[in-house]
Amino acid sequence: MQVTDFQQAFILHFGEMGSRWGINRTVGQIYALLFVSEEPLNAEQITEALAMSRSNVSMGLKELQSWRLVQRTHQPGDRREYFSAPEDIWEILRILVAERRKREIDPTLSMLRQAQLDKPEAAADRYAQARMQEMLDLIELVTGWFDELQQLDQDTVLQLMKLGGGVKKLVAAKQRLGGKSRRNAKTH
Amino acid sequence: MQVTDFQQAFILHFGEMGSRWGINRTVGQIYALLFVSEEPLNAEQITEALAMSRSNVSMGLKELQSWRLVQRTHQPGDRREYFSAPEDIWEILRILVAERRKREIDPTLSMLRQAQLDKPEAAADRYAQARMQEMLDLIELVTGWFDELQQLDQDTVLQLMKLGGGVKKLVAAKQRLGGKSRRNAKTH
DNA sequence: CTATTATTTCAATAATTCTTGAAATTCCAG
DNA sequence: CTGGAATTTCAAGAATTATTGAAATAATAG
Repeated sequence: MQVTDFQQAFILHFGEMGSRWGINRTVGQIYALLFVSEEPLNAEQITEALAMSRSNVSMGLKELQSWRLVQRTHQPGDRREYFSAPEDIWEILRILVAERRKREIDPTLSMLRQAQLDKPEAAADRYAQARMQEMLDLIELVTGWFDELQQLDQDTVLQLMKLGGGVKKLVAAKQRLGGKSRRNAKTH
Repeated sequence: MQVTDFQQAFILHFGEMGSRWGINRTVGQIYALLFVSEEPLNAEQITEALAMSRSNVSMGLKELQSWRLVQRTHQPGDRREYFSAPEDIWEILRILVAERRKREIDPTLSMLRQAQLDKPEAAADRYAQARMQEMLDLIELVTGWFDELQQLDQDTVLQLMKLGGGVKKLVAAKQRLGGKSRRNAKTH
């Protein structure tokens, strides 16, 4: 397999950005290739297209699978595995958000919750605990909100996003009505 | 300066997470220390508290400043610089989102826009371009929405978040009314 | 100015992460 | 089963990134 110049620009960019995204260059390139390829590719094709070692591709695919970012399929009469990126880009976004959260936020949430179980004496520690509580509250608020958005059907999310700043009026109206239909739901 | 065991757990955690967040251990630790410290600290105090070299602290602070995550202050009659994390945790979140976006998303947006200027002939390239367009549209939608949320006053954002999935009813109601006040704003 | 303190830069090296080829393992057609 | 193809693992070397002490620079008190 041979990548075109057009594809190459995209693949190289993803490779470079990989390091900023917490994945390595190889993994970024493999994903970029799969993303712009109409048909699933096997490891051999990826190796050839990206001019990297077969073992590197194997490890990269393993990493992408741990992110749930690639799908494995089979072709009839061919026992090699074929890989592809999910067709639905919203699905990709959802997975990405969920996985980054699992890796980058959840461990911190645990630690912050743990810290709240302590009952420190010293003034410095009580201040530190209060700061951690602020952080915990904010993270819980934001991640909880994302959770709820994720439950919504895609059309609602789309409408909400297109609404943009216009949501202010809706929220204000809701406030005025005092939450007629969902009386003060989740005042936290 | 000496950190307490209570602070230490937080600082070490941030150091470890640093690598997942795209900063190094040192930078993570420095920020954690500043975050839980009531008073601004100077470089010497940070060096002693974290048991790392003075030059490392200097570089770490430089990095944090490039992220706009620390504030520099001065104490009367002391020519050393003192550093602190912003008091307002929402402000920290806003900065973090903005800076990560600048580093992790904006370069990709440019590349994707550039790719749309091409007029590829080959079928494979036309497919790739269509995929990139999908990605571009999604990123623009989401980042544009974040931009608008950021314009809103904090209370509206808070209300919206607390509303959670309840926003569905509001959006549905808006749909039914046909956008009375903001006639089909941004139908894209 | 000058001396002293504060801060940054830089080149060396330590530590970590990436990449590879070879070997081991898994898989399945015959 | 068995043989060969497909895939994974692993240890070594390459490449990158982090950390340091020393030297250079900047800032300011006297």
